[in-house]
Amino acid sequence: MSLFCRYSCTFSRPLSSASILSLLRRCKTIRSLEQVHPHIIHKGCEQDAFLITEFISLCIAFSSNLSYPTSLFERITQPNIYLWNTLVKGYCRHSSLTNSFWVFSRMKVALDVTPDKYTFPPLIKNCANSLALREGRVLHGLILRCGTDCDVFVGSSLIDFYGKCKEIQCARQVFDGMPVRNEVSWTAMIVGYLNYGDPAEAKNLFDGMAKRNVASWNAMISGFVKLGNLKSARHLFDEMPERNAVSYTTMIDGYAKAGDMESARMLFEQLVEKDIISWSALISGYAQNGQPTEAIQMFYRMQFSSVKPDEFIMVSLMSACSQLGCLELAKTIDSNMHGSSFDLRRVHIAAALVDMNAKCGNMDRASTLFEEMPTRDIVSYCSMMQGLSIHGRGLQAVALFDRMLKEGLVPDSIAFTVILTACSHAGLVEEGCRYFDSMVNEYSLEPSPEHYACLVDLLGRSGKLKTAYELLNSMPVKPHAGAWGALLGACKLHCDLELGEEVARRLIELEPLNACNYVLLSDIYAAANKWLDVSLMRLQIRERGLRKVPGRSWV
DNA sequence: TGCTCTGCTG
Repeated sequence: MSLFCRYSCTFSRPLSSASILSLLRRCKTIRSLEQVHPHIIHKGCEQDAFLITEFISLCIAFSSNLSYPTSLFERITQPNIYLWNTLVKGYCRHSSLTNSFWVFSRMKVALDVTPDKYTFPPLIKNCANSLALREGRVLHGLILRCGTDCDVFVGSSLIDFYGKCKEIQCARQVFDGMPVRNEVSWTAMIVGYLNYGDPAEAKNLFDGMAKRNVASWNAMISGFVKLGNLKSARHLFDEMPERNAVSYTTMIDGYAKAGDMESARMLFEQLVEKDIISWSALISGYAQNGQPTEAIQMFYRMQFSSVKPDEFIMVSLMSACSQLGCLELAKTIDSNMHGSSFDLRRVHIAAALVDMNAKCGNMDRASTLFEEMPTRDIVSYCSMMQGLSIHGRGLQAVALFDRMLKEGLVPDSIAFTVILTACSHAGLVEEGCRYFDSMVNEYSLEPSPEHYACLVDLLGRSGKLKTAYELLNSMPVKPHAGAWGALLGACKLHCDLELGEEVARRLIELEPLNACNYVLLSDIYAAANKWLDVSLMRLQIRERGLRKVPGRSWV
């Protein structure tokens, strides 16, 4: 029996305001609040500003939907300052800057109320998060006129605002002018300097703080992590008197971004109360560092804790699955995503779903999801093209690239890598050369070693072995082994013994331990009936203790 | 009379 049914039985006798208040305070969801509402009406408390403020406050905490709290507010004939401030806060948290200012302007013309020190902080915070410098300055002017500039909350939010907008001088002016400062004001100032790119001044302030709390330490650690200075970050982490989940997560993420998953994992295991963000930092770290199996293992471990996965974690999981190309897992994740409350139209989720299905070989599903996307960007196009390319559908990839251009999207360096690879896999020589040409001449993009490798492959396949060889020797960037390997493959295809020997020599210099290079050369000798050389190559492979790793696939 | 505001993590 729910909490409310007990009271509903005695509905004829209205509850006292105090009982309604205690009911309100036990509410955990917007649903339960809706069940308390009739009691407020029954008691005739609809105009009770205190109760309604509490009610609206809870609505805002539980849901981002403002229509319900707004309709309650509109029924109040003369809202007091508490009610106005609560409504402003709700709009600041859940709506646009324009709408927040709209509520604020209504408040300013309302009778009997004047904006006070409680009104401004949420509005300034909203400006800070939107980097709305002009609007924030207007508020600052009003704050000075209202005389609320001495309040520590108002001052702290102004410091944060100017800091986020990189107006560090203004932030410092507010900071220096404050009659009373607390840890929040100091931390906001420190973060401002870190964000501005002045870690020395940040550290200077941090060292000068009379009283630091865990957030001030975390801010300083996060600053060092963002600068890539893991040593200093770890030093502070070890030095701080007490640590919370944020401290650990900041360090874990720092190690993960630096590719040091071992240290990340070690700290993660030390963290007693693992929250969703710490799980996410570790799982995404594994996924981004090419350790998909570990990412998936950690995901399964998380399922046994009380933490429920959110969209960040699901995107990492899908990325890990893509790397493995595991179709079964992809199907499971896909169906779970559809049965869940995740908003699949959100770009990054939709893109991850397309990418996972494409890389795992479910092209039909990927294609459906791709077409259903509300907007398609370069990333989602690249996922589809790469999927088509992996599965040998080069012509379709080319068609998709052209469609992307027609949609007005401008291809970047990665998009060209994808389409050139697709062309080279599918042997689309003409198309590939055309794309390479347009990348350099139309889009003025500097070709990378990968782009050159694709071009070498394309030239080689079409029999232009000499051109490809000259390209490799004259290109402005240092060719990687893949480019030489592509040419060696082409030499084998076109039975060019002389060039094959030369290319293999260069390649073996670059990668003396890769058995494939020796095998390719021995294949070329075999095709030319030079059996003595074939056996010499095999002897070399044995003598050097090399073994060809057999190709394998997860699909 | 009570209730409303600020800084650090994926």
